[in-house]
Amino acid sequence: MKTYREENYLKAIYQLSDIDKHKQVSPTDIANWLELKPPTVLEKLAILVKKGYITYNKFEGAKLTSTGKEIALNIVRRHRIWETYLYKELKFSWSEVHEIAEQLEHVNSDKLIDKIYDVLGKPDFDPHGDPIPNKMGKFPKSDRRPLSDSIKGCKCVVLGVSEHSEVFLNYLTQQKIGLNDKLVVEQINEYDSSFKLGTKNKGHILMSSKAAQQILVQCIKPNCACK
Amino acid sequence: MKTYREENYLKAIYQLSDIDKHKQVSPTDIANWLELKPPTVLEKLAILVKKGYITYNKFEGAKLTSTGKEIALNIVRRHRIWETYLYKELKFSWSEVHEIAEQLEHVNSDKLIDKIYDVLGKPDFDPHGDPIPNKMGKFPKSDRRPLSDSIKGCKCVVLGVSEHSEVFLNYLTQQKIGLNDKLVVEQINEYDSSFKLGTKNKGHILMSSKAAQQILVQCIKPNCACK
DNA sequence: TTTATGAATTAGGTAAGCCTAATTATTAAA
DNA sequence: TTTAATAATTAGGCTTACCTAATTCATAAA
Repeated sequence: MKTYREENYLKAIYQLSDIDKHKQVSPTDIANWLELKPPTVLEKLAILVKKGYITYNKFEGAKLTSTGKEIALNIVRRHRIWETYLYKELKFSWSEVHEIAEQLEHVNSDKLIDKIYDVLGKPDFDPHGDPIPNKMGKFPKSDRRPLSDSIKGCKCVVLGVSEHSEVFLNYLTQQKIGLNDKLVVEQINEYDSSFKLGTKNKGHILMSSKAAQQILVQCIKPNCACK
Repeated sequence: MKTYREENYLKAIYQLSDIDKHKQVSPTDIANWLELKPPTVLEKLAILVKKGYITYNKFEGAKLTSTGKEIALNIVRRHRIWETYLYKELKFSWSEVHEIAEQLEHVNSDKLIDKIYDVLGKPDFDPHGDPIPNKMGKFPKSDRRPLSDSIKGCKCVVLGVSEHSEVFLNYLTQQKIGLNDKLVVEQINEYDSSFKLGTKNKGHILMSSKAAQQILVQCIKPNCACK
């Protein structure tokens, strides 16, 4: 039996390892993420190990087993489908969606998820541009990469964001950058790596390297020189 | 703070007192209803008393205070709205709806309930015919009463059911009796109080007193002699 | 009115999930 | 390489929500 608490631990481990794929996931990281204390987390990790959902040791941190990853990805799937449903079908604003989806993702009914996913037309991405894993935990293919990896002259399209904070999302709204917008990298400032971007009908935008790192794009030209 | 457990206790007390308005709600009743043991319930009742949600003593059993009733009715409201949404918007079958609504009713977002209630067109009754209390806990007016209270010759319309078991619902489906169907009480058998009912285009139906007690109707003629 | 039955209550115990306050390792800095 | 800082771990405690077994109480039957 997996409780919603366990689901949250597994999701946290997934998310933390997803944010930085090289860094190990430590008890302290998880504790901060879930707003708990390390001893609490450590205790639970032992249980998750015993249940076969993760492996853990001090040096490698916590790692999901295939079973654990399956559960975690299922929660991620539910979360993203609910966010999309709340946003598209129920007209919630983007900032309201996350908190409610945090609750809804634990409602235990695969059929319910299937139904709302059908209503949405089985999308591959949520309105953030985040990919929705399928039931097997496979992600749809995409060549999303940070805008900051672009070279001068690159034409690309915005497919998502890595950061979901309200400040950042508001910043994008202010800059009038949205999903599927096309951008041209007109110049990259050598000094601070800031970007001068061209847009179709919103003129030129100056963007810090920090922001550019959080915007996920894909090159439009098939063999663009961008890495 | 009210947890979903407390919500369930309060809902149970509401439902039990609703099923039989005269009978007191005993710890044992609640324990059976929630599939718990009496000592567990007793313990929680003390907490609910302390929180001002109920009153309790051995002789009068558990009774909701106005605060407690407000919470209970809010859960009933959420449950019925979700059931309606699952049934009407997401095309779940009637028998699937309850279990999922049991989970969804505890999702804490009034705005979410408001939204789906709006989508449904703010109905007064769920698809069972059960009234949906408004935010103040007020029920829509209706003169529903058991079909078994009818007298011979009464013309009435089916507005709901008291029992929601799958067997009973299946029985109704078999007899082709549905919400808003019109019935005429053609005869009441003195011996076993069974009913002979006339329908518009489904012919005559013979119904046991037991079943008739669970069907809620309203007289069609304004001053019908029915009690 | 005594007794037997069943409901309510008390006593005491367990597991899950949290915590704080040590203590022990690691790692990074001096 | 010693020391200082930081992270991991252990010890021990608390609360909530369950339980079983024993006891007390209330009531219906004899």
